[in-house]
Amino acid sequence: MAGRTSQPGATVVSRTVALLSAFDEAHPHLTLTELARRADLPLSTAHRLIAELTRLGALARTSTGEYVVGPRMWDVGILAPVQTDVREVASPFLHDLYAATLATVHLAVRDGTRVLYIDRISGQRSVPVVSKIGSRLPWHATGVGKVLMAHAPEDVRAKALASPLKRVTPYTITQPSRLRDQLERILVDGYAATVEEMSLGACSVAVPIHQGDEVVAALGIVVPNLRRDKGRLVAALKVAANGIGRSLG
Amino acid sequence: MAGRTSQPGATVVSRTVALLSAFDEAHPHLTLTELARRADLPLSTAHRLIAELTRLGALARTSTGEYVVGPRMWDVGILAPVQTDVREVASPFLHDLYAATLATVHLAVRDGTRVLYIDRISGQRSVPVVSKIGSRLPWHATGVGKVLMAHAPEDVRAKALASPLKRVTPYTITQPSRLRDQLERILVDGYAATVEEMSLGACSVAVPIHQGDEVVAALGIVVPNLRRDKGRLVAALKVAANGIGRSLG
DNA sequence: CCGTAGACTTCCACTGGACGGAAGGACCTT
DNA sequence: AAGGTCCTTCCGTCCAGTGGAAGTCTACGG
Repeated sequence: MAGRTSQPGATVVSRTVALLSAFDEAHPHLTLTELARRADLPLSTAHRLIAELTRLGALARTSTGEYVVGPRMWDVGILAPVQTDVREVASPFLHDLYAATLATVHLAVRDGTRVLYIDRISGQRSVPVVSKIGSRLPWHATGVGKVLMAHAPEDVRAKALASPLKRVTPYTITQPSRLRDQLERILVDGYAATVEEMSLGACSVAVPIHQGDEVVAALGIVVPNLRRDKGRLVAALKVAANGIGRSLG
Repeated sequence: MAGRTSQPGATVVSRTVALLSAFDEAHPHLTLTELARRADLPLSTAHRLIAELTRLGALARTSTGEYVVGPRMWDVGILAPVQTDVREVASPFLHDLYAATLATVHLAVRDGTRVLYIDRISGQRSVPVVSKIGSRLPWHATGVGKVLMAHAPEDVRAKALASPLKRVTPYTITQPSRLRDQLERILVDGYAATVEEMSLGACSVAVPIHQGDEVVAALGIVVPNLRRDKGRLVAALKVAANGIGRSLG
């Protein structure tokens, strides 16, 4: 930057990224003022940068004058590494699972202590779920989250257990010690389950996807209840997860 | 920019976007030198910008020292607007189509004169196709491309017809006048077809998806040949496209 | 073991692109 | 008409950005 900078040390690059990152799941479109505030930039500076980003297709403007992420960023984002391979390979297996169960099927990976949903299939008849592709839900309240944390390196797991564990429903488990027990159990059992810990009326089962010795993703399914057919679901999930792992080579 | 700029007029923002856009389907990971060359930047300048982008999580570095698009850009890209809604809504219909035909199913939108594949379903038994989610194929050689151009504003269509039309297979249509005739025909028929224009041994049919009066996307299917059941495929596609349009509200 | 090549990293003097307060619209609601 | 909120443009100041050059690190061949 040059000129009378209000925040020395803030580079143009960091400001650009801040503007792009100002969008999130809850705020997919923002006005100029909102963008400026969220990126912590003076209005006129934001205006100038945003105008250029818009000109370049990194942002776009809706008919209402609000800004949204541009198609060019979609192109770029889709190339982010881990996701591409796993998603590509897993896609047919997710369909098979969906076809067999008509329940919502999830594919998730771990990014640090975050759990990223990278693909999802659900139909009208499925249990309504909160997840969206690209969203991150609390790991401790989801099947895929628990699986990924159970197989994470110890330092990551410790960090995740030490972070605040929000209570989402009355059934959410928020005691680190109890969660740690569950994670150990998951390694033994080979699958994780949740019972209304994320949404009332929704239970889930999830299994790890192995590529060689490493767990690269988790595959999960959401159903109204587990009583009847947990065994059947776990079996189907494991078959699919093995298939994906094998295809990953 | 400031200092001894080699290219006056190139702003930091445009350089940042150029670096991010240097990645594409064929080059998902690049070395520093490659990135600099593709973004047309001096090596040391590229190095500095890339280092900061990496620090910010917009890029990431593989174990081999190459650069890839970072997870943060994935988060951002997934928020790009049209895609999210249409993809979300269309997903179940794509499954239905796939289940009914076991052929590769495509969902694409137009972005200027480009055709973006925003979703795809294909199984092992489907005809192998070149498309990947996030890729752009020559519009004049694909069913969805023709549909989208047929319904595009006249200025866009003119621009698309005036741009170089590459011959991909011996059957690719590269005469603007003949393509224009086809596009007009598509408006009348309500669907587009291609016969080995993109890959030998692959034919396609595609229909528009309407939201109100506007065509917001195209739905296509790829099969080994059209002789037998073009009518059946068009009917199935139209049902699905209407369903998606209705769900979009 | 050394020389050459290629890719990456760091340094630093120069300067023009970036900064942002201020003023001027546009478009609401009261 | 007055007040509010949001967007857009202008322009004097000046430091962040620039990129050639030099240094480092591997890899390979003789």
